Amino acid sequence: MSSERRKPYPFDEIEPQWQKIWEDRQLFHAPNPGENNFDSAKPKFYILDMFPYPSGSGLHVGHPEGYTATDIVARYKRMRGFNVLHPMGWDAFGLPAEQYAIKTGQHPSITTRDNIAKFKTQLQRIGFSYDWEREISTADPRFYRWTQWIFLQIYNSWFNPETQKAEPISTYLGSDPDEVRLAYVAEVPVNWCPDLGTVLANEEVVDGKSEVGGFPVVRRPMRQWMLRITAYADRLANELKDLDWPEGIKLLQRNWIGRSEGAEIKFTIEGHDGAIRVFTTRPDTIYGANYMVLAPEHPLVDRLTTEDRRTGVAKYREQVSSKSDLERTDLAKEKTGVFIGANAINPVTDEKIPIWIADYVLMGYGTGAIMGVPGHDERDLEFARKFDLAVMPVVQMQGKTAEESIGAIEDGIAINSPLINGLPTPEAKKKIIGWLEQNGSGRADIRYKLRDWLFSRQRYWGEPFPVVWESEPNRPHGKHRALDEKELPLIPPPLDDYKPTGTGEPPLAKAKEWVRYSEKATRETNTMPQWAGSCWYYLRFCDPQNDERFVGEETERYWMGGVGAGVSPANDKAEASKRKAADTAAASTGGVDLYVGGTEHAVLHLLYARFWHKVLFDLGYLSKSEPFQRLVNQGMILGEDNRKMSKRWGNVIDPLDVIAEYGADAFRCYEMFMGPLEQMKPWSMKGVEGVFRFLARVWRLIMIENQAGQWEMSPAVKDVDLSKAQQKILHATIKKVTEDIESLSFNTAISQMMIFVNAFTTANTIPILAMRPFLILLNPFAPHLSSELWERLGAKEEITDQSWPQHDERLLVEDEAEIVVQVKGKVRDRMTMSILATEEEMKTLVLANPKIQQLIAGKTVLKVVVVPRKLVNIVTD
RNA sequence: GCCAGGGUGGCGAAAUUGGCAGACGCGCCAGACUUAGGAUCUGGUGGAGCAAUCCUUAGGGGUUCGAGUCCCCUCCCUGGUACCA
Repeated sequence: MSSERRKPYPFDEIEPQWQKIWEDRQLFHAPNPGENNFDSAKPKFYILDMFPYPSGSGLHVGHPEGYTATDIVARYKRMRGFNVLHPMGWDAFGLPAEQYAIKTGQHPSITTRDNIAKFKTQLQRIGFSYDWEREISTADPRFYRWTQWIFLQIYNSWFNPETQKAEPISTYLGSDPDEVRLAYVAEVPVNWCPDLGTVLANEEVVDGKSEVGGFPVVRRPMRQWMLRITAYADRLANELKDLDWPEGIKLLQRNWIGRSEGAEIKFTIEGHDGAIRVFTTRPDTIYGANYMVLAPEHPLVDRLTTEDRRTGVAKYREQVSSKSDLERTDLAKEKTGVFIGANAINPVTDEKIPIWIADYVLMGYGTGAIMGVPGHDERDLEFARKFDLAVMPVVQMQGKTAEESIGAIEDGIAINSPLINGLPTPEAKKKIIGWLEQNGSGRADIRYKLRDWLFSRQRYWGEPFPVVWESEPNRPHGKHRALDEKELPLIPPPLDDYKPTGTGEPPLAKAKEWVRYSEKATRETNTMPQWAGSCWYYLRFCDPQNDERFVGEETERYWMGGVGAGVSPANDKAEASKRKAADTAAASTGGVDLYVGGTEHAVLHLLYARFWHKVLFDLGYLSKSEPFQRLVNQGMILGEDNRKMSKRWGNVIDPLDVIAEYGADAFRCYEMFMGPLEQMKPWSMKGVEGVFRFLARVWRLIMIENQAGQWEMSPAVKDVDLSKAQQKILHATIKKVTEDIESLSFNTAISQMMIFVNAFTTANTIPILAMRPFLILLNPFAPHLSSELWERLGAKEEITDQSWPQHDERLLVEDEAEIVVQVKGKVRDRMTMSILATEEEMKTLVLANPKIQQLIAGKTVLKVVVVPRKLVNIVTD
């Protein structure tokens, strides 16, 4: 490595200079309504990156991919006259800092602060135009005070099924509000990792082991805080409709929510009072239900099992409970189960059907019980074959016999079903549900795969819950009560020892003083999960310094309101109440105008944030019911060997190494030139060099090295008019770059700029009039280089204050066009013709072409297809 | 298994409504300048063939004057999901 080697252009000098200028002058600060330099005539544009967790290892090349894309759009939109909100912050609570604390004793806030400083330096070295005055950290009390405040709003609300909205808990008329709160406590099975001494989120458990350390994880019931996200299942699914998101991501969310329509059916039990309730999406197949299956954990099992079956049932349940979740689902190729001795009555046939337990029925979905219809359910069929149960077809497929229809799960015509025989599946469902309702045996029902959100963690480094437990005679744990919002922020106590207790009791429990709230009340010692801060950080960016409110009303309306909205009159009470009353569908556009980040957040962060947003919207705090109007996922960057970058393969690229060698501009441009933003693509150092050479050519278009080795303005740069050809390529470039930024096709925008530069490289004079607009086009991509050259060309104003050039369509039209001449669809010649030539003239010209005449000699011309300005196709026999 | 997204030169990739496939970049080849080149510039570069020409967008079929693009089938890759009743 020869660091001595002369740089093809002095990026190492100019880049830090410009970064300093941008920081010193706070050039990219976006004024809020009410600020001095706020211009209400400017439309707003909110463009957001998914903020990073500031890990100890610093940025990798994946982060700046999305960040560069948004930075280009942000710089472009500013020059198009928008007031652009482009902020950056830190998702700063998280397990790594806590584990580092356990190892070293260093307080997580110190680790976090250092990592943030490192990340910020790195981001600034890439030249991003963030409004650093809006920097936030989720671990800052001034921020999490409001995270806790939002939790209080959720806690103090319920979901009114009548209005399909969250409402203050005071509007609930039932006897026990704790039954309906959107935040509640429940005893649920969680992922408990004994070695780490903590519960883990599902996403932290990989193949039954902890992601960190690879320790075994077991399911264990614990008292946990839950958020009632399932209340919003329908709205979360339905309101995706109007969002400008990739269809794949919408589908992922819909599948995650997993809405299925069907019926709940009651099966009475022979010799017992109670009934077994099942959920099915195919009530029309009920005549084929000749057995039932309960989940082994189903509460009725004990009561229903007959004496002679007890040992068998106990043995089977034992077997199942010793299996991990993984074994139970993955190894379940072969169906297992036992008959429990009891029988149920099929409500439509009045026939006795045996009740089994089997682990293919899960307690966690539906009612934890099913009716077995072997004729039309793959799993039931497998089960019936294994245990020799009868299989009867009750739906016949078109073009198949009844016998052949066994195993078919598609819609067909009901057979062997007296009440609904001959009806197509959809009608059969309706009719049978009607019958069940009339007979008190069932009703239409909707179920979701989505579960309520387990919202508490046994960790130190997270937001403490603003909740205390007051002792009450009849409750072993006491009764929860929310703190008053005046008591916020609730700051976690200092600890000497961050180690998990090992019992499942959170580390905060060790701070005895802190835990003791009053004579008869103790603090909640769980903390919130890492997702909490990211559920609303985009709102805080609008108004990060506000200590009166989580976000100022007018500010929220401005940034999170309609796209390109101006400012509405301040403090209009009537307006506000009208907004509250507005129905949710009508308010479902607006918000963050462009949100860029990885697909890994498709269901978790993006679903959680939408949920919180809707609650706050329902309670009247927000303008729109959806936070992120447009979403784009950047693709993953692979190593040069086409494998995922990892230490294991030694293929990790450090952005700072690339920048040291080629500069930030080359780094930015290469990341964008690699290929389409959303696509997965491998890194190539050679590719960086290619882009770097392009930037060096731009530099040398304008600068020349003198004898002394100093860069000075090239004498070729002159204040002269452009030739017609130059005029054309300039305007073609303006057009292409503009359109490509709008469509986020940055790779082709750069291609076009390369074409532009190639065209001027050979020119002996370089017209300033061509260079100035070009530098503006280049500025979002290579801000340092373009700023420096702009200044060297003697401009008085900053390049960032320029308005974006506009192309003149008239300069792009040609007098003549090259026409493709085809015979029977094959290209045989090309001819130049006036673009004004009529179809008839074009046809005549082509038929007069000797080469064509030769080719069609002796043949009959059946047809001539003429596409004006493009092509003539002669069809012969 | 199911769902989604892909498959175009040696490589990363381009290609409005179906209308010149391979723009731009890398790599490679040749040349210029040079004491030198891992700098810079110029030209060439999908495959076969001396050539005219033929072949070519994973494979096969179809629609069309014309298909990378639209339709059907098959294969392969990537991501998600996994007994969801």
